[in-house]
Amino acid sequence: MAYKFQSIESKWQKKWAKDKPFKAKQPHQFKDKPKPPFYVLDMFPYPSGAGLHVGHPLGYIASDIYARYKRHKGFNVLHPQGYDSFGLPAEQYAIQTGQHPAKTTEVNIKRYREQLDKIGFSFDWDREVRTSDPNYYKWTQWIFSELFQSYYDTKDQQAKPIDQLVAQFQAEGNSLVNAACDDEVSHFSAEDWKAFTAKEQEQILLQYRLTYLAETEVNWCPALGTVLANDEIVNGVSERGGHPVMRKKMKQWSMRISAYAERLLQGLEQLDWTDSLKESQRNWIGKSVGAQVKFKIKAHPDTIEVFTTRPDTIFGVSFMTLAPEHELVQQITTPEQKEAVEAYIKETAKRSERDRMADVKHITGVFTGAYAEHPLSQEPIPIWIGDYVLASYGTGAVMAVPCGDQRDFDFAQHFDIPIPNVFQDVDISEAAHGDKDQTIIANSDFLNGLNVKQAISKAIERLEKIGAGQAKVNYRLRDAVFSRQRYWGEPFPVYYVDGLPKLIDVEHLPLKLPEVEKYLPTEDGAPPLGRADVWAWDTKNNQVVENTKIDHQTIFPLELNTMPGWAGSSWYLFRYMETEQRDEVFASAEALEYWKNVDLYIGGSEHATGHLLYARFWTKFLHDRGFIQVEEPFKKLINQGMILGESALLYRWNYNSSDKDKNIYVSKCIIDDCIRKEDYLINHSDTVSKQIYDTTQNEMITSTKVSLSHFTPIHVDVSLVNTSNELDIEAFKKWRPEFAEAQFIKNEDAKLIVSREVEKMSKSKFNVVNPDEICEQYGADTLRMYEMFLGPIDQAKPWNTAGLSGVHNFLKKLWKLYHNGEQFEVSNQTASKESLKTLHKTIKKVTQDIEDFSFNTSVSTFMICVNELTQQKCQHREVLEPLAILIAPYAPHIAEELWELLGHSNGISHEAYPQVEEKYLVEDTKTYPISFNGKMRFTLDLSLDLSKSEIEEAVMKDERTQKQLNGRTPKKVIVVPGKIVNLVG
RNA sequence: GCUCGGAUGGUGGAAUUGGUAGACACGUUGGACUUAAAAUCCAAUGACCAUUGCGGUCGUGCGGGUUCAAGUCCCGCUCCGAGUACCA
Repeated sequence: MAYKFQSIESKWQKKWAKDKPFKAKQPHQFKDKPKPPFYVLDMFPYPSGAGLHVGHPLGYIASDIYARYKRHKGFNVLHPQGYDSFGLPAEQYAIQTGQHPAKTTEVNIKRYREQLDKIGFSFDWDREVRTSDPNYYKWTQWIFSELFQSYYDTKDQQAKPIDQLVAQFQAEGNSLVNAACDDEVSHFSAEDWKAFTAKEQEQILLQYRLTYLAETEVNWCPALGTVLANDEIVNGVSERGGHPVMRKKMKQWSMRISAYAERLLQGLEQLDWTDSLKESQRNWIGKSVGAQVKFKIKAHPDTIEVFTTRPDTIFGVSFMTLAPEHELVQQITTPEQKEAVEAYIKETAKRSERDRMADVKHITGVFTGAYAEHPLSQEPIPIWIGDYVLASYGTGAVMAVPCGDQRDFDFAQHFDIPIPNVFQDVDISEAAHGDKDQTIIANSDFLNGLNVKQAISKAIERLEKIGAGQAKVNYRLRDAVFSRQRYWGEPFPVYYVDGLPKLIDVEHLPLKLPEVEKYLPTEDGAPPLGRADVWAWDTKNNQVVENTKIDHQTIFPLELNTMPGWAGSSWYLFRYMETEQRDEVFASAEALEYWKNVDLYIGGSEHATGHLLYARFWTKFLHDRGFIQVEEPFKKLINQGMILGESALLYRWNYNSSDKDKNIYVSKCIIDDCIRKEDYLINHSDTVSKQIYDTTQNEMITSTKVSLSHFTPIHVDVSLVNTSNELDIEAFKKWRPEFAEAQFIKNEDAKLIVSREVEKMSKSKFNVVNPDEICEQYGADTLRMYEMFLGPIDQAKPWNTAGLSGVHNFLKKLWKLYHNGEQFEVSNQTASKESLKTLHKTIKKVTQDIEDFSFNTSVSTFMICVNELTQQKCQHREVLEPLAILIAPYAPHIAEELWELLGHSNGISHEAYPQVEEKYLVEDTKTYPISFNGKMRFTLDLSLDLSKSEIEEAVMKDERTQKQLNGRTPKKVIVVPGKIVNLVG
């Protein structure tokens, strides 16, 4: 009987949809003691309009294999899926077409679901979530409210309700308060607090809340009237339209994630994540220990604060650099320097932060004319501004020590600023000296002769004594901006009374997105929600009403910004845990208690520092406030690598005839040939020169020797090219109207060859391969196994459709094992020792591989197993039954079908996983590689019982050894029993 | 720039973590079956040299080092990918 994968797969997919064998049980649904829980989660997809390509399911297949494996191992597995359905692309599409993003999102989700269903995932779809669903974002808004109503107690290292802070203010003011807050908080007493107006109190509280309003810099594009992501800016102008972009301050919601910096850092220790990923997060959090130092400004009341990790080099300060955006710049600049400074600020406003960080070769800066006073030597220090200092980084100012920091060194050299040397016996004429280990401080008054460590503590001690600074731990992690000037995101449950934010009570949530006419910002630059006519909050009736009713008495304007993409994805893992009470709670205590957190999380490494840090932050916050028990969301995490596409590039000849542009494409073979021979195209061959004359109508060609610059590579759809890189010319002409009249210069055999390039799979590069087409042609089981077979899960690898046949053939061979010709047939007799050895070898290796997430090697192991069993003509139930279970996580459809044929009616997905029996695996001999000076010359089979000397004796006795030695006596014989023998000399 | 990865045959990759480099596939070549094709099966396949056979040299991005033994460990580079705070 042939392996009819199509009917098998659709049969089982229907059955699974009906019987729901993958439905996870809530603890109370067990009659007896609940099974142990296991939670396997994928990073949920953004449902884009392009649909899934073969790269997307890679991680889902891996997690599905693991989830199915854990079911066989007796766990109650939670393996859900959903959609991160708020996002920019849907909004962009809405702007272009006027269609409501909810509508297009719905369509895209439907397509995603169809595609996912064809791959045979064991998702529990009853638990699906969508971040754009009001019933979901009701709880995102709720978490926002809780953050607003919380502050961070730095002494207890924990978030607490803001009421507790208010009580403390009332009792003793804020001087003794240990709480994370804005930089500029002034001190007040209990009496002061009581005397403040409600508005003043509210303003102060906003400086402590875990989500707060603050002025933040954004990329403002005046022409588009909107804020752009760094991503949307290419070469300093907007990607869409090429308009200028500038940095601008804007009042926005921020999240006080910096309060959690230390705990986010410490928490990494207990996580089962890769070291590289943890290292990324550590670097992102960027803890550094040093000192905060105050520099007085000459003839000015203000001081400049800097953070430095090297207070030991403080006597090496020869200038200071402020970020051009630093708030003091305007105030301290002298009249003579005003013009230059302003011009410079204007220039830097055009550069993105990333440009400024990346560009180290270009040294720019301007002297402000002002001087600071060195806190220890009282020397005047010139104050410069330079764009290598970022406003958002530390205090936005640095004390420049050119002898110890390369960037300061370069800056000083470029502007001819002195470079005082504060290191003993170190040459700093060429470069700064960054080394700390062997360094002794010199030319530094009371620090002379000390090593770096001693000098740091001594310098801090002195600075503290004179009130010019103190020891400080600094984090690179900044508070996260939480406002987006977009339509398609969660609305803030916030309205404004007298310019101050007020929360909508939780019982009135969700606050649903209003209808707007257009999804663009308003003419005066307000976010799209500014276009809504019904977007005001009636505090009496607790409902959204028309803007015209705003009276600032009981009816107030609502917030116009929406939340960013990471809001909904920072807590979704907890939502999946809940089933019945989704209206009442974000997740019930019972569910949270049972499922706890994610045991295995799989997704792309591009989320290493964004999503994964934010989700950890929210989890810690929810924990602090007692809503959940766990402190970390994801116990174990695996990154899947990207699957790359193989683009097809067709070469267009840059040939301009006198009358018009010609549309001529040249076979890549001909181009390569000519380049290699350093020849003219026309000389290539008779057939080619004839084609050239035909296509150019005998026009004179004044061409140079061929080089690649004479051609423009264009991406053509990979479906128009076969595996031998040959273009289907007729299909190409029909592909797009501009190619209908195209002409071609082909090889002698009339073939037109394109070149291939491996790059990111994307619609714009026409190199996308759809999983549903693969399922159609080869089946989901083949797709699943092939995706795993491609290589290690965490590595990027190119997709090559041609390779599918290998895996497909394997499944056919597997099918054949259970059949005799057209007939299903297995034997109930005892299997051979050999076959049992094959089986148990396979169980051992595959189990180990699953635990190690080495899925590619387990597919090879299955192939070896089936090859061996075929060779052995093994048809025994004793072997084939466990084999079906073993392979079920990888190829579930064929496994279910075989299981049924084997006479079972209850489905395979909860069958117990086979156990290895070591007795079948015992070896008594080893094929030893016999090496001479490290080079393997021959192998020798020896019993594993032999001692070292017995092995040596056997090797020496072998005539091949004598031949290799050629009469010499080896200096040394290394014998590693069970491994190798090496003869030296 | 900074941070984190990666580099092994024509291709994807394997190698029990220092012990037979190239498992398993794809591709290619040759053969069987067939009127033919497809499908299937068998054989060969890192490069070079030698060949009647035996065999030999080189070889895991590049340059050094440690070791009886290095794809694996150490030092110094090159190139490619990802992230870099408003793409998701």
